[in-house]
Amino acid sequence: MKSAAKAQQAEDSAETGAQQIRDAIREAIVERRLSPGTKLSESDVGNLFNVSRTLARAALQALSYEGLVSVEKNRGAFVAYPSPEEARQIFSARRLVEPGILREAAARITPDDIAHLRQLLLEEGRLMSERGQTARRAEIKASGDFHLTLALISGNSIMQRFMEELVARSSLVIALYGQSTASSCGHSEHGDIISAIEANELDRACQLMLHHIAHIEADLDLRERKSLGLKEAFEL
Amino acid sequence: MKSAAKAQQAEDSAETGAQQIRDAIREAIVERRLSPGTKLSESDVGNLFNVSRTLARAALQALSYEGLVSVEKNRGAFVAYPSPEEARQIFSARRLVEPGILREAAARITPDDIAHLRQLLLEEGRLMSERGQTARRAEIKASGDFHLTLALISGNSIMQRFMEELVARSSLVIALYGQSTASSCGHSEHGDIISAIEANELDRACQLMLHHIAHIEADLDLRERKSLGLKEAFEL
DNA sequence: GATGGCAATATTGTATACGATTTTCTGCAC
DNA sequence: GTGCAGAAAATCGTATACAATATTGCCATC
Repeated sequence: MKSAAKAQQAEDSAETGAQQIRDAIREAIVERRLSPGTKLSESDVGNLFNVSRTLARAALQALSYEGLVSVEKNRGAFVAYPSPEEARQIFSARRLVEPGILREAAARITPDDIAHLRQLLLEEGRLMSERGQTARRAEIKASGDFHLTLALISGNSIMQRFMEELVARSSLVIALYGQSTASSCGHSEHGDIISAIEANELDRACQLMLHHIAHIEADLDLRERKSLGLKEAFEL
Repeated sequence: MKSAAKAQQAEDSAETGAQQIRDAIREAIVERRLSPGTKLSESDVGNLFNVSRTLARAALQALSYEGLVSVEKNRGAFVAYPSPEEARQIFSARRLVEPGILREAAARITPDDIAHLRQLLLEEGRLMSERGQTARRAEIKASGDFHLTLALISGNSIMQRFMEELVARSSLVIALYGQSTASSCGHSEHGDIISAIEANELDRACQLMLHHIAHIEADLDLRERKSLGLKEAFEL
């Protein structure tokens, strides 16, 4: 075995149409090409991907289970527009689980895994220095990949899936409430965490992780804004 | 505010058909009326609930996202048959998140919440002394409700949903690999945890929770068995 | 009698059709 | 011009229909 990250489940390959659409939309949401609140009508989605409403609907349903889109009965699906309260819960959940994931990952980590993580870091750094939308989007993805890779290394596919959801939803939150232009969570902090793991200073690594998450959250301005409609603005 | 457990999201009421079916099947799985491996064909489910395959399919898809049923491409849906490895991961995840949830819950808990927990405990104890299938099923549910209520009290709806998944899947695991006739996880341990919370001995409460989970897991015989088909029995 | 392939059957994958609900537009009364 | 009622349009909720795939049974063949 070369790497603890080998766990990749085989999948039956040939995803069933709906899954492809789901993945495509999810990627668009995470990379912030789709803004929170954007309407995703079943017909439009179906036409866009040249499939029937049946599949479009299935994809949207799936995304709603992940909290990335919200479907309102008889009204349609929208890219999720997390409330400040939801945002707090998302980061609260991350503070709760990421140290634990880190500990498990550290227990199983191999030199190959560390090399992989450093590779990701390098890529992330490269993207940070570039300009342009596409670089920014790739950077967002790379930044999340660090956290996801740790979950992968931990070898627990359940926690891995959960982290995927949390990272994706975090992207939405940052899109809505992020202040600093530098959308990246502190890049250097990722490196520090790896170093701490490598030095086998587990407690310190966890502390760094907590600080890192706090750092991301501190960059948010969690106040109601960008009223999705006048409705929500006045009914609460 | 009377209780931190008030958070219950309002829901748009009138669940959309598919959700009702999903809930009904989930309950049947959690209460172990449906055994792991049982085939859930779309037509059968549809006929059973007097709806079209469309809704049956949607319900089954939803359950697959929760890990309670596994759908195999072009073959159908089956009540999930968690592997020993999956079982380990489920309990690993619980060990990882439940102490954290407990801590958050303890920080927000009100006297009303404690009363509610003790109420659950009482009910659980009553069911334990009863005989019969229905009592056993109610006991299973009550035992899980303790953990779910803690998540509810924590006020984090994301962790709450995650715990719902973990508890439900745990029920499947216990159904498959549980040894002791007493399907309940140590009932008294629940009481001890509440007491520790009440006494504000948070670290001890977490320790008790970890022991509690370990105790449940220790009652499992995690070896391959009851071959779902000949395939799985020989291909690994 | 065992084996391989073909037909029949059953089940899922996807598309289309129709009814229900919501939203939007229009026109009339005030 | 404002406001409300009703019609028209758009969109979702569900059912049905058809195509694709997998499973099963049968028969010819070796």
